[in-house]
Amino acid sequence: MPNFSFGSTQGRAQPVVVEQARFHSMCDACESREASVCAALDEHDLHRLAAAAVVIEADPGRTFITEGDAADNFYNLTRGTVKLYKLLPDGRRQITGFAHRGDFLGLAVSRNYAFSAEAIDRVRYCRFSRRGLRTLLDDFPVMEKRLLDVASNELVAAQEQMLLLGRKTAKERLASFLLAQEMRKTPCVHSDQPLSLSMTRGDIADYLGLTIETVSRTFTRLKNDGLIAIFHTDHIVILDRDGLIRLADGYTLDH
Amino acid sequence: MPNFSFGSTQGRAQPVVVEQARFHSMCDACESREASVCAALDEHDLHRLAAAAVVIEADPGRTFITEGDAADNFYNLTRGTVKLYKLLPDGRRQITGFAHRGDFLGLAVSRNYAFSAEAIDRVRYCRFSRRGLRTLLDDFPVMEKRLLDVASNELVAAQEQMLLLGRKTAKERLASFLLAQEMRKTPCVHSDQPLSLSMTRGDIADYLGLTIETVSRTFTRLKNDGLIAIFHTDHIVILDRDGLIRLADGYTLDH
DNA sequence: CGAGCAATTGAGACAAGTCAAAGCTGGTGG
DNA sequence: CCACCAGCTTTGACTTGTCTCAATTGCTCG
Repeated sequence: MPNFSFGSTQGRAQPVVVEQARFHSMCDACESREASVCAALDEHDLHRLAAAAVVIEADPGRTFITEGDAADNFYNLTRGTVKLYKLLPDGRRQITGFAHRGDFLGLAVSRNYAFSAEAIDRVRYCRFSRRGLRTLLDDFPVMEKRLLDVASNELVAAQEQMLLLGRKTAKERLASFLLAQEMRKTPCVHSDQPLSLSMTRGDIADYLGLTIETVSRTFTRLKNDGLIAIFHTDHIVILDRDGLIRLADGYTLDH
Repeated sequence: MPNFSFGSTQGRAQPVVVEQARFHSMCDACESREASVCAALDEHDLHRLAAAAVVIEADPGRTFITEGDAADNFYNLTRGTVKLYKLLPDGRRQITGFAHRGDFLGLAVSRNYAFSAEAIDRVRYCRFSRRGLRTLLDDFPVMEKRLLDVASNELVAAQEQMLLLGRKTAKERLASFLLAQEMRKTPCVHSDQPLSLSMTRGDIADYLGLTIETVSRTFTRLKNDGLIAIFHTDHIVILDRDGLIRLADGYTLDH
């Protein structure tokens, strides 16, 4: 599911500008074109789109959008995984989502980003100026439709996450998370391949509204219940998908 | 802030169709036109919009959108307040938001509503068919832009709510809620008028991811702290706005 | 005036948090 | 090649904020 969010290109050291994406061929051969909003454009329109973009790479841990900063740019992720989060003054953190190849970041009506974005692994993205986006959307209404669809899906996902954060138990949260991860990796197809998690226990905890310790203990409980198997902490095999689904959907009254 | 959400026109007894909104004057004189997406349209376009709408009234407690039902219609609320929620099989409920005059409901990419909607007080809304919306948006790109803006704002609000549900204490949640309610009622202006809450303690609890008892106790604690005064359970006066803001923003380490 | 519902308050239980210690893993350099 | 360090994860013991259960109060309306 594409991500659509809000969140300055600043950090300890600047991310690396890889290329000016001013050639038609740039977007034409983009590794994530089908996955992104750019899929809505035909060859000719891609040319104009490319003229407005700068391709940038960022190392793991790099924060390239900071909550509260002026929302001057928006981003289209073409490679890697990014975590989006909000902070409270005392350091409490809530990860509001993970963005992947094809996802759109930084769209905001307000003058400032409402969240921060940090690369989890090595990341590549296209950067557009806010003004650039506006004229682009005016010229290509089809992209606007696409953005609306993406935003609608994001809203559905956000509501689901509110249900999780407000009403589900730790076990239910982790079950929901694992199923969502698997669904994202291989939609529909149920492979027996282990699911590899790119995020740490801390990230999972901050995404599910739990602590690291509770996430760890809950992994162990799911393992002991025979629902999953764990290899090397970040490779998970789902042993009982139906059981996990029942758990995630809140059917369990027993523990 | 306008609401933009997802959630069949069904319930125990059907809501009352008040009028076919087929006359130009209908939307022209609409009590919530400025507040809604319709504000984007000029006189001429309003004519076409009205042709597609049915005006309906519903009593308090009426559920007019049910999660999981086919998403055949979408709605524009013109009067009253609506709660939007998701349920787990055992009855646990999460209210994902409250919709007010001017808010848009039911926009969904998926075939089914992702949430239910229930009238809190007497409600009036315009109902459009899904197909109607599609052709409308095709004809009036300006409305699509408007919807995108609304959806963007909703997403920002949803992220804020995730922070609240995942990381804030009961006191912080209620403080955030009260400030948001006041902000919605009188944006910017800080009146000394008591804030009147249209929802029950149960609704507030299900919105904040708490129980009725905790909400009640937390109201009492805020009162004892001198932050608010409570009249008649549903009329609140904010006595110390700055204190409440600090609390809501998570600055408090003491209690 | 009593039925019914919402809200409050109290007492005790429990799920998840906190604090602390130890295990595991991967990288680095002697 | 191995020892050591640093960071992540797991596990244990204990605490606590919120939930659950239950009783009481207060309000509204017939």
